Amino acid sequence: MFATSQRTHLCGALRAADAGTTVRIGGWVHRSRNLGGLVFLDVRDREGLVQVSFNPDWSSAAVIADAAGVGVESVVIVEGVVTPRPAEMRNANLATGDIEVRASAIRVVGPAVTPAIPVARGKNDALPAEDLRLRHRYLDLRRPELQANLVLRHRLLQATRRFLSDRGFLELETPILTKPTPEGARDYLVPSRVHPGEFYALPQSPQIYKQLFMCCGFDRYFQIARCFRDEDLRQDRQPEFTQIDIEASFIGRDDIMALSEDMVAALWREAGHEVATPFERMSYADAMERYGCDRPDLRYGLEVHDFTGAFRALDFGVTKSAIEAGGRVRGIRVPGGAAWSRKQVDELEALAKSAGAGGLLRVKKADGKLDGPVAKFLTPEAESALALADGDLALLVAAADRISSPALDRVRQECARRLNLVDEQARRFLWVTDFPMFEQDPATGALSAVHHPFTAANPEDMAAYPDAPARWRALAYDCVLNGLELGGGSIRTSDPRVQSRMFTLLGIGDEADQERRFGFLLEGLRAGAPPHGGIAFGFDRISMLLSSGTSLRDVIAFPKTTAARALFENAPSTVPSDDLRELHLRSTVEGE
RNA sequence: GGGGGCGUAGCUCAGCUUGGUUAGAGCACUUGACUGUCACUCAAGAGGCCGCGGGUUCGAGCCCCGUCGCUCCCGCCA
Repeated sequence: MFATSQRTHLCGALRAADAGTTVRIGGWVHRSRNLGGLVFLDVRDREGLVQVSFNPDWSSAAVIADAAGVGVESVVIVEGVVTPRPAEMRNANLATGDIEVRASAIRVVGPAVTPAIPVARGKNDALPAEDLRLRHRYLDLRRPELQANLVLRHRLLQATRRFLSDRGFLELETPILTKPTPEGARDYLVPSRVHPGEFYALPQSPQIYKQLFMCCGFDRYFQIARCFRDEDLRQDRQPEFTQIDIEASFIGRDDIMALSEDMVAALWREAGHEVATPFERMSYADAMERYGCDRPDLRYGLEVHDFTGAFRALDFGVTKSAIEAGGRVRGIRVPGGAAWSRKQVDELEALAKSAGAGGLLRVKKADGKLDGPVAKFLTPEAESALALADGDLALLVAAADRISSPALDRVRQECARRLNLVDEQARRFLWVTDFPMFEQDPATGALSAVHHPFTAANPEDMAAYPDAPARWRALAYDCVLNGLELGGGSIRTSDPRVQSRMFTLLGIGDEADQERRFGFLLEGLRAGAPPHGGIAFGFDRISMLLSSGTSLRDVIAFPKTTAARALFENAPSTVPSDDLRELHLRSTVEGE
């Protein structure tokens, strides 16, 4: 399949079965070993590497001299005979280690300058600094690890297309030059040359377009969509990223979740893992109550418990004032935590504080007695509620839930890490459902959408609390694996009047304003919209997880730095002022 | 927008605590030796704006201020 007019085989594909075959291979010199009159080259291509040996018994003096002079990372075309290695010379660490290519000819077709960063590395060699790897990406991407990542990424893309296409989903494309959206993240803007002072935006997601496809009757849509958000970056966040974007008509939550489970299972199978379906489900309220987090890692316990009832009677300032202010006393029991030093627990408290808590209350049980600042205030009821076994440590936060939940989430994760409770092999998929529809600004009372403004509210909630939208739950769902969000979606509002009301609740009350910003969606809905909904999965993150990687940058061929800079091609960059003038732009940067 | 870490040879790092000879090591590179290696080995050599700018000092890789780059985190990311 890879044979061409210039080569017969891939280097990494040669095996003992090929013994005796005369081959011509092309590849990069991975490493060379010159023993004086006897030269070995490891020649690498995308399939792997093979040892090519040069020896006076089968190579001319000129060929040996050429082999001895070639630098690493140069491209060579080698002709020779695949030959089994004597038993003592086999290399079990190499897929091609049972054979070698005995070279009769070599041609250096792409001599290489000395590489700026090494491609071949020893077992314990550290990777070069990330900015150098990005600046010299043409070398970094030669590394077998990164090649394997991108090959897997390709297979996952194909598996996605196959799976969805087989289920009747149409791969439909949407514009990259779109309309700026006032909601959500900051847009990347593109100036219009022909319309002075006007701008396109790059899509944050194809959300509205895919809903319009449903209004058009395409019924099932998917796209492997590039999305753009101009926000500050993180290790797991790139300014442009890829989503598996899905939308379907005449469906409900369970349809989308079942479809997603099958797709996730298909992707994991592509990477060699079996995944059991259906996934567990948990309401947002439960997740927050038991884990303090809307995407809990279920690989370990350390669940959060409510001790408010047992602490209510305590004459202890911290808990008393928190309870009187309407807060609760919640916390986790840490088996073996009583052995931790004061300093170690102080570190946990610092974590809790960095998440917004005022402090972390500690009670430990060692040698049968309780210890800690609150210990002597504990009533027998409180003691039995805490239910500490010997060696246990309770870590409590007395505050409103919106304070204690994130704090306990951080503390819980750190305790699990310390106690080595995380089973790295385990895969705990989970659906988190029934998210709240709105988030309320504690200061102003203003509502904002938790998912996005097109999400449908639970109709029972709308009927039960027509005047309390803050109590409505959304028909939204997130797919979570081991504490990481893989994707999320919702059933959409398909009634234009309801959609208009949602905009009003979100502070976009003016009808003209609504039409100006979202008119093209509202028009589509008014023209007759089926019930519809969908989901989007973060494809880069899925690729990363299935490559066992920890950085998105290792599954993206040409990623940006955390300063949103492309070090390889050196973007962004300034442009000649004539180009700006043509776009009706003028720089406000000093000195320009 | 804010905070932490890092920046010394092509690469990975030491040196900085306590300022003071000619700034070191491993890998890579160059040259030489070596006929079965596979991170070959051995010998020799070359290679430095100590990120950049300013300050303190008789003297700064080292101390101080600023700045730039990378990175991690908070805000932000419907």
